[in-house]
Amino acid sequence: MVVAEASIVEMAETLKLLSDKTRLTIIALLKEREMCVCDIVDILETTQPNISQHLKKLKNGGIVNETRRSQWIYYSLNVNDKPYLNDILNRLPSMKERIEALKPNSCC
Amino acid sequence: MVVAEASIVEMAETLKLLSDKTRLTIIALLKEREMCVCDIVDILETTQPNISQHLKKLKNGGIVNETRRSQWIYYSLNVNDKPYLNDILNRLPSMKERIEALKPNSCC
DNA sequence: CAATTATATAAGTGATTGATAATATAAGTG
DNA sequence: CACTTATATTATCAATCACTTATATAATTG
Repeated sequence: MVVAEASIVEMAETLKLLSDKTRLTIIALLKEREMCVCDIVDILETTQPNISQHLKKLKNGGIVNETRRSQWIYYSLNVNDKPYLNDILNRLPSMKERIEALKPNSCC
Repeated sequence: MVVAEASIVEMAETLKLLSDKTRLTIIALLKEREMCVCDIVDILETTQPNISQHLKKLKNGGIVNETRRSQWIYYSLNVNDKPYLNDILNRLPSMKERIEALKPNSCC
């Protein structure tokens, strides 16, 4: 894959997407595995529209992909073309515990 | 040096500092060398109070250091305790040409 | 098709942001 | 000390933001 050098403006726009604690937590979650909206809502303990709007921003910024599977829409990370994010992603705190805690009453 | 793991909230706050094109350009400049305020104003072609306020935010966020030398105040990068910024810093476009262009009529 | 579940969109709101203009502080110079 | 140069601070304003509430769309199920 060929990765073009990012301009400062492009980098700033992408970093703005990561500069909100809700969105950065979503990214930390998606780093562990793909997730549907209801998973993220459960883990972050906020409203569904709130998460939905943050996911829309991440999708528009090219940070995540979405795939519908029957009634659920799954989001996954799409950062392979942004190598300048690698160190951030590698150093995000692990969300494994919060994901495990979700399992029993899973929504999807 | 011991570098503590950053929380998501701390990382988001720091990334917000890098998410503005003026501030990210300042960081790209300071990556090449320390600079005084008037250098940065000349290169970025904006007003002195604008740069001064951005520098204040970067300083409060612990991203830059300041040192006064007679009437000039020099700013320099201070990112050694934030390894998650490494890939961003390494992939910022070079500012060497814009810094060279400044040299003749340098203000300090 | 009616009811339910999952998700998106729209409208409204208070808070924050980046920039500007005006003014203040601080150091250097004659 | 008056003047200049470098930088910081303050006040203001339009724009953007994150969140909430309400409503719409879409798929599933009986």
